[in-house]
Amino acid sequence: MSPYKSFQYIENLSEAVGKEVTLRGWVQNKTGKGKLQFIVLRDGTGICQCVVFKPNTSEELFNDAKSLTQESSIEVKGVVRAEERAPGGFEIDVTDLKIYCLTKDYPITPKEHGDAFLIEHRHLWLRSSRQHAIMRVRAAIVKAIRDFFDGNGFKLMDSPILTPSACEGTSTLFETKYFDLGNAYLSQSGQLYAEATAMSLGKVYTFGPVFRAEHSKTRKHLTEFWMVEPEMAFFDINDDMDLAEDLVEYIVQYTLKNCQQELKLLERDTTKLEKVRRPFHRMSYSDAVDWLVENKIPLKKKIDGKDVDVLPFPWGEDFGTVQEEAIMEQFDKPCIIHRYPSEVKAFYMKRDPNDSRVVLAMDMLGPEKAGEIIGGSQREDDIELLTQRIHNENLPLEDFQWYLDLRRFGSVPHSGFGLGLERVVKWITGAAHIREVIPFPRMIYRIVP
RNA sequence: UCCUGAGUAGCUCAGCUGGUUAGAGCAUCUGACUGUUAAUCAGAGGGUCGGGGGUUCAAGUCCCUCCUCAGGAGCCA
Repeated sequence: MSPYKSFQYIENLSEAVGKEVTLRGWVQNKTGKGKLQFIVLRDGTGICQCVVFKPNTSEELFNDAKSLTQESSIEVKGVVRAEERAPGGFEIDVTDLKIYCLTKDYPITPKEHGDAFLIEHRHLWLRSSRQHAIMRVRAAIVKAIRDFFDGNGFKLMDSPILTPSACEGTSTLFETKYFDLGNAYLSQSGQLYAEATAMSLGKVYTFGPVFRAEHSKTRKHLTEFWMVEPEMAFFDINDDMDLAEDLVEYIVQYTLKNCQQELKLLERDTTKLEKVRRPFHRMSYSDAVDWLVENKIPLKKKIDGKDVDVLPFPWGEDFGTVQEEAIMEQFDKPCIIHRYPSEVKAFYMKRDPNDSRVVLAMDMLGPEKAGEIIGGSQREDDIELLTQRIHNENLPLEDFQWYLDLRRFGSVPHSGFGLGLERVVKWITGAAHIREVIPFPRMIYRIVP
């Protein structure tokens, strides 16, 4: 029972059969037949059917019950009964009813609605059963991530959101005025700061919102999303990949263990998630290109505004959705692709000592068209090579002096990666669109609500 | 940014090669009903057909333009 005595929560009703309880919540749905009214009450922890039968109650109580509308907020009192016919498995016979707010014309009905309408009413859409389930899974996944790192000797570090310049130099950033110091930018990654902190604490992770002002408009993109970025001193690329596999396996298994009800409501095929066990698949970029050539997967390119298929796939080009999905179709668990051409990856990634054309980068692709859920690398720890890469990318060297200090003073091999929270929640819940897995999505043409 | 598609009742949609008063289901309101699960039955109200301009005797329908939205590319997690 709830330690807060004035009312009880629906999730605890199994302990209260035969007892009188007070429930508070919202009317999810109401049906009835003449002298009999069924109120489905939602309180955030579950749903409970409340029954009002006219001959057994006062005229006033029955009329109040009959007047209830979808999403009215109420308090009910009654004795709990186990009832197979009731959604949720329990039912209470109402002996007292208090109406907090009688809702008029609730916009989201139990019928079908379009995407645009629902997202415009996101603040109300969150009350719907699917969205409710997704938010619970999201919370569980965040907890799994924190538990995993906290339980494995990592320290949480909070990286700044306002930064003086681009950290990767590639993405477009949101810009804002910063007093007399010129422009500041909303961070697209906490990695550089995590690297600095790892030199103090050994193993750290930063977990916060990041921002990308790219004009991306797909069901996988948000302009504001949450990313967890571990960074580990003395980890090489293989340690990095092992850790990434451990983390993803832990998240999926934790969710399976703790969110059965939610996944069932979402009609997620959990047998597919059960297969997400180490070891995952691994493939070098070069082997992946060989596979694309063998299977005649072309490079899609725009030449003079026309779409052209380039065959065979040329070594050195980055993979797009077509290539990634083709590769992943053969797998039922994630696959890490590692050692990418240096030209397509960020300046801070370490050159492979065995092949100077590639860097020690790794991307983890999820099955079931989950796409890229992790991107990481071993970091360049040689100050000469790093300075050269900053030059080649035309990045302002002054802004990176503090970052170069990490290589001047006790430089060590180190690695890390970033995991996109929403991409993972989308994959695990099977949500059709990434906007469904964050409470208030920020997208290129939408900032309200 | 580019490409493609869409905008008709509160919601989801139909509306043919232009032709009388623009339709359906759901939702809402009124009434009936003791086990409903998207209840059912009977009745009622509800529209600047995204905005502007044009062609025509006549435009929801054809043309131009603008706006809004969708998801795909590029880029990425």
